Amino acid sequence: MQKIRMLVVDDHTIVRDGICALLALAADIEVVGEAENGREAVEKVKQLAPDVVLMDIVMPIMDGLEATRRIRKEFPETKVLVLTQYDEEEYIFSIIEAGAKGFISKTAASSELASGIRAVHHGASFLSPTAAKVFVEDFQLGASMRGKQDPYHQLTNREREVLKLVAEAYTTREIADILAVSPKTVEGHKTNLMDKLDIHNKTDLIKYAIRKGIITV
Amino acid sequence: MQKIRMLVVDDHTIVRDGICALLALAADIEVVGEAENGREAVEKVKQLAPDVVLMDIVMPIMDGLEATRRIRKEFPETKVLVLTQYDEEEYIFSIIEAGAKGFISKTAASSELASGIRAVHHGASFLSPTAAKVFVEDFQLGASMRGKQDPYHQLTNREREVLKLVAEAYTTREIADILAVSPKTVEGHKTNLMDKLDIHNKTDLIKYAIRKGIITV
DNA sequence: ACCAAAAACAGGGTTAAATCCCACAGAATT
DNA sequence: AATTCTGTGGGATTTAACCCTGTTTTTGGT
Repeated sequence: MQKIRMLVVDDHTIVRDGICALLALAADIEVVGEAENGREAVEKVKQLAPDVVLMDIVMPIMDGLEATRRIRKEFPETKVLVLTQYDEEEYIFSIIEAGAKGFISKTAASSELASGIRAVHHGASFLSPTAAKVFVEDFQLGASMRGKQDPYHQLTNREREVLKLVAEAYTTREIADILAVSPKTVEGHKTNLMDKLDIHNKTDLIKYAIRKGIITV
Repeated sequence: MQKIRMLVVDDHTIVRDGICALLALAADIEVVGEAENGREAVEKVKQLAPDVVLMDIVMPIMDGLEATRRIRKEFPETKVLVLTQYDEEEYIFSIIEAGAKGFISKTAASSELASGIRAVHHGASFLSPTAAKVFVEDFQLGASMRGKQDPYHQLTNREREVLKLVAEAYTTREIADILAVSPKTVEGHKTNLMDKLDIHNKTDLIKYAIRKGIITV
């Protein structure tokens, strides 16, 4: 039987070696190389022509997304399976767009790792349940806006104004005074903008505002 | 020969299992349990009384620092070796103060992992070169103001716990359920901790939590 | 071993806010 | 002419915050 030839890319040596030790338990998978950043990953793909690359995202020098783009372009035969950390569900489209055949969360069961590798090797896509959900929802929402996954541009001017004030810790009443409207109106805008952003609590709203640069930490 | 009894704590299943697979290669080390957040870690220490805990820092529900504090206090026989991600050199003092016997970066060679475990098990401290450097520099600079004037140190364990959960967007009722106390109690802790931090709204509280690294953006 | 202080716990009553459902006018689109 | 989007609100209900009070447990100190 022909083994699946793997390249494992992660800047954390201990994590990388741990994953290799895990994969050593799978009889049909062989780790033929490792890399600790995106640049190294691209080089190793060139040297080794692995079947599948398991790619971390956050890395120094060159991150996993950029490396995936280059591998897809220069070595389209090599499939990339991306390993995600936490709330990287937001980057799902970027990851797929970069050319990854699938991705799996580090919080997934370790048994799924080999399944994911086999899936992408056989030409299938592999998406975690969370990812699949995002895709399905996107499709259900019209699938017209694929790639422009950031709903910020959908906000009206008024909603952006309210978002900023909310993130700046003004109360509903204060915002109503500032904008010279009823608190009820402000609540309406808040409800609408949170629906559009698919955010359902203040914490995530503030994190969003920080990521968008609307406020600073 | 008596094996070193280990508990491995990390919320990423794949990473955790990988580390276990690595440690399985060391003849003198036996992984007797795993946990995927700080709270579980403390419970498992109580149940299993391991010799050494390998502890990740960034985790939901209860982070590794808080768990380390509790383990040090309740089960001083159990040594904690902290696993650090990236620029957590800033937290070196917090880590040591929390009671860890040492810490090792995930970017360290995987062979060092077993060395670190053996070191802390034998009562020694284990610091990475970067950490040692920070210690030396701090010493040379006079080591005067360490942890001063940050009211975070005034918080009680319970308050820190509540702070993290609030910042993770759990509602008062959910926190009450998680901690198995009355919502009224949670409110009390929240009031007290916000008074101590001189923070009077949720927005600033969340920003504070982000600055302190209690949660991530 | 004891006392005082702090911490954790929780109830009552009041006020403020969020949530849900609904409505309507004006502008822009179709 | 009809429809959608945006900004604007009301009413009713649920939920959380706030302030005050108290008990039990834990902790620290001499």
